[in-house]
Amino acid sequence: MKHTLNKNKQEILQAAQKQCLKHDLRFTSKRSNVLQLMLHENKPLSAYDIMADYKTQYNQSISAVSVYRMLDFLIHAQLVHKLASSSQYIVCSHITCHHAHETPQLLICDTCHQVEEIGIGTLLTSELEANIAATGFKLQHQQLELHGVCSSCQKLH
Amino acid sequence: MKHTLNKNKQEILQAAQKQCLKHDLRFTSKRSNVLQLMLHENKPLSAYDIMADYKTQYNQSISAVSVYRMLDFLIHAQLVHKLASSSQYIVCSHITCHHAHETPQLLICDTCHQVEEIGIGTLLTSELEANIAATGFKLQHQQLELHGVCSSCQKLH
DNA sequence: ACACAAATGTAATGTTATAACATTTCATCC
DNA sequence: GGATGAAATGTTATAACATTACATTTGTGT
Repeated sequence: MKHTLNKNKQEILQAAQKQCLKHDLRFTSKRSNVLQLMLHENKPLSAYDIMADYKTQYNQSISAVSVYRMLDFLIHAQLVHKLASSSQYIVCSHITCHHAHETPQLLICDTCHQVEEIGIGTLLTSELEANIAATGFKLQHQQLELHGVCSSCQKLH
Repeated sequence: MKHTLNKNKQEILQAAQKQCLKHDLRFTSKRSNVLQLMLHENKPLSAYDIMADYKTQYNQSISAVSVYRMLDFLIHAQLVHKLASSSQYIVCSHITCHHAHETPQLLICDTCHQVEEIGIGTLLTSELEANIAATGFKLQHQQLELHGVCSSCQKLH
């Protein structure tokens, strides 16, 4: 399934707010600031990167603990993904998509460090699940992180 | 493809030694000790766990740096996998298998923390690759870490 | 025995993440 | 509009994971 491209920030922020209301959570200004900052950077950031950026962009200090808490919040709200393989965080590319979210599949370029998020096909997902179910294992959360070189970087040799 | 169960330690150590010779690397006693320790524990361990275990089991101190270097070595020799999602390390289940290694797929039980390593089918692998190739991305290294609950833990509710 | 590369040791420090407890913010109810 | 209680954030300290830089030792080939 093809995903529509990200719409503008405004729309993403509104979607985020809606997501939060639905779960009785507060979309505070700091949380919003963190999300905006991450949208603006549009690349994986560490928690400490975010802390530094926040200071620069909003001229206001924020502690590491707070950043981690906000990231936890945004992850639970399905607005942000954690890249376990690099301990970094990135905004979900599909916030404004209306269909059910598929298994996120993150293609991480080891050259330019950009991340492309694609949705694995449902056929493939069910095959993968069947493969796993055969062992009696019950899947909880699935996110595939795949490392390689993106098409842009391949062109530059 | 079904994998044979792990054979005894002796055989694994021999296979490991052979792997190293092939690449002109030394399978030193410390590296061997670390591998044996990991085999013995048979569960994911952090680098610092290994450091502590080493001290206990061999009555000899070893530094964190050394542990990380040995882990790097064992990973490159394809004897050990790193679990990025938990910053832990575990011996590859397929060391003594003779066929080419498939994409390692690690089923991590979030209850008992045991890891089951299965090989993703080649059909599935090629589908996944096709899916990815469509985006122009070139895969480098693939390892799937999937979290859930293993069959034993499901039985205990 | 020498030379050289590989392996390991040592010390310091960088990076990622959480614990424990205090304070502030904000919606709700009276 | 003030009380109140939960959610959010602040503060301080520290735990856990990982690397850098440089010194020393070990083992192999000549």
